[in-house]
Amino acid sequence: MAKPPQGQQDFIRAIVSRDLDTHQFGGAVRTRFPPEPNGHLHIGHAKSLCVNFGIAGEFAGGRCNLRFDDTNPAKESSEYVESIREDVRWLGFDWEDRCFFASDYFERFHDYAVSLIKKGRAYVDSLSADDIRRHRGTLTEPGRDSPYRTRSVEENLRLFSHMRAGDFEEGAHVLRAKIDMASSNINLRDPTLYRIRRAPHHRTGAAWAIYPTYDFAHPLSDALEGITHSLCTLEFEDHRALYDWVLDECAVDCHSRQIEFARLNLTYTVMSKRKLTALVDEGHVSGWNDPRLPTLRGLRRRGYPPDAIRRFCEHIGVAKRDSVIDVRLLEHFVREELNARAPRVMAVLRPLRVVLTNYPDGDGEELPAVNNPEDPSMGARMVPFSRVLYIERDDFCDDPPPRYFRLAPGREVRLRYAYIIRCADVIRDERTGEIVELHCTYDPDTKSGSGGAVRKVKGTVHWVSAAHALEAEVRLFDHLFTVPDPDHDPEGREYRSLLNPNSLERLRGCRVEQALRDAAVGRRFQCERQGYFCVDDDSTGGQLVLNRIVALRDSWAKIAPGRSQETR
RNA sequence: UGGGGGAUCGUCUAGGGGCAAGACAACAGAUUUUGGAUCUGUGAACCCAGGUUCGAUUCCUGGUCCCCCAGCCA
Repeated sequence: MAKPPQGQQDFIRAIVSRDLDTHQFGGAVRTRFPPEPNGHLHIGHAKSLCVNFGIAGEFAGGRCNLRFDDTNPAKESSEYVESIREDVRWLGFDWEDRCFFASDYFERFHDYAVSLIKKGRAYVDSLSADDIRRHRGTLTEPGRDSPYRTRSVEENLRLFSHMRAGDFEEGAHVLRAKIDMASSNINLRDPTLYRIRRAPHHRTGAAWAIYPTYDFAHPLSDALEGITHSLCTLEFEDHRALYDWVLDECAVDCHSRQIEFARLNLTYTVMSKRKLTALVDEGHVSGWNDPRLPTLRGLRRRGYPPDAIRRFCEHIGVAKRDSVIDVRLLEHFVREELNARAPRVMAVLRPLRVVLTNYPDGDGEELPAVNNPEDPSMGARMVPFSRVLYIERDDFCDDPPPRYFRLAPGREVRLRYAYIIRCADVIRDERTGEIVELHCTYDPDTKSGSGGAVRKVKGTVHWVSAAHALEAEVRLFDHLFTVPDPDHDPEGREYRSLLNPNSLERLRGCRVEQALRDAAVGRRFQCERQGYFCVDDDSTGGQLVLNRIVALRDSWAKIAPGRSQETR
């Protein structure tokens, strides 16, 4: 016997609980995640996944199926099926042995269609698509019956079998439900149930010449799988009457309850399949796995941990109101997860050479550094230190503003895990005046962990030893769009014109700690004081490429806006 | 000008005839060998108008605004 979860419930869980209490579905809870294999999953799908698998997991005996809604062979392919399965698995959901396809049910759908014809509830219409549209009426005017609406059952049966046999051209006929051409709900004005398609289907090949529409296939798929709660997004709200009509007319033994909830929108991005496809096809991004995209492949490559995505989806809740979630909430969960898990490392993105004039020449020394101050069990590592180092260009300022605690002429700063140094000389390019190198002195008594280390300085700065550092390319990402809601720009501009021209910044010649030498693709790190980074797919044996997943919170950027060279 | 939905802090989400709660964001402070993390605190909301009621954000009535629907897409 299923038991409802305790605690705060969203409206869907409340309905499921109530259905359990009233024995609506014999105590069962079955949901499904029903993607169409015509594109890649995005974080909006992750919300749906969390709702469907989440609810199934919370109620005893609950099950969630993965079901591919593959009723349109012209748009679908098995590559998408595999991509979707991979993404669902990556997020951590397990459909066990319940991966289904609507196409598995084609024969049964056909039989239901025949039964509808026999009952006089469906007919073959031979109007063109244009004429059907003209007969449909408008939002305020009723439609008109098709002249073919009164065909006899026998003729409908004969025509439908010829449709199935492939005797007609695409568009020559369709099978329509016979409901009500005057209905105020346009979905009920004799909706199309079957259309002729000559495209090969990715699973059934050329076996079928006719394919069911979503409105016919979806309720029947749910019924056949014993789905109790068919959860979908708001735009299907007025399809529910049709959903129920199909189930009422088709003599199935399970009548699922369709419940609609608001889809996920995120600030500074777009989520519609159409817009995402356009961004990829028009080359605004490098592909479906571009780290700036909200696709699951993009987020994965960017380095977003799946657990953070799930926790985000659980946190935002489920409701019916249209909303746009602040992407910073997602980033919060990414930081929270990575703060706990990611090993720390030092990396200099924009290197500035520093020579410690009083430090002995030679191999230098090795200094211990903790891997994660949040988690002592992650241990420590040795970091090479020597006479010539790199620090971040941003960590030196010729003419420091108030409250600038980093290095400046004559000032002191601590090198993380090492010594306090003082800037003695600024070496410039004679021609350009550009700072090429700093000459500093170090205080040997201030080594981290030693007695002299108790001396306080205002700032601590990260560094790498020039002779020991690895070179890397680092990619910094900013929002893909310049406005929070590119779907609804207040000035009415089209989303393409709102793309952020600076959403990708590639830094070459970055210097990173040796600890990254053999880091596998996908490994995540915190580069101290900068952010969380992930080893990109583009990395090769010789060239390390890092993606910045998300920057650390930067309180200096708030104190001195515009002072920091880094975006975000 | 048909039908279906929805309006609660800046953004999400709860609640519900009796002090409107949480998270993110913001702000202030403490702390810190990451200007990170952590901790403490502050500001911040019931679409409008009537009605019922001792009392309405909640119930009723009437508005206003927003979203979706006229595919042989899903």
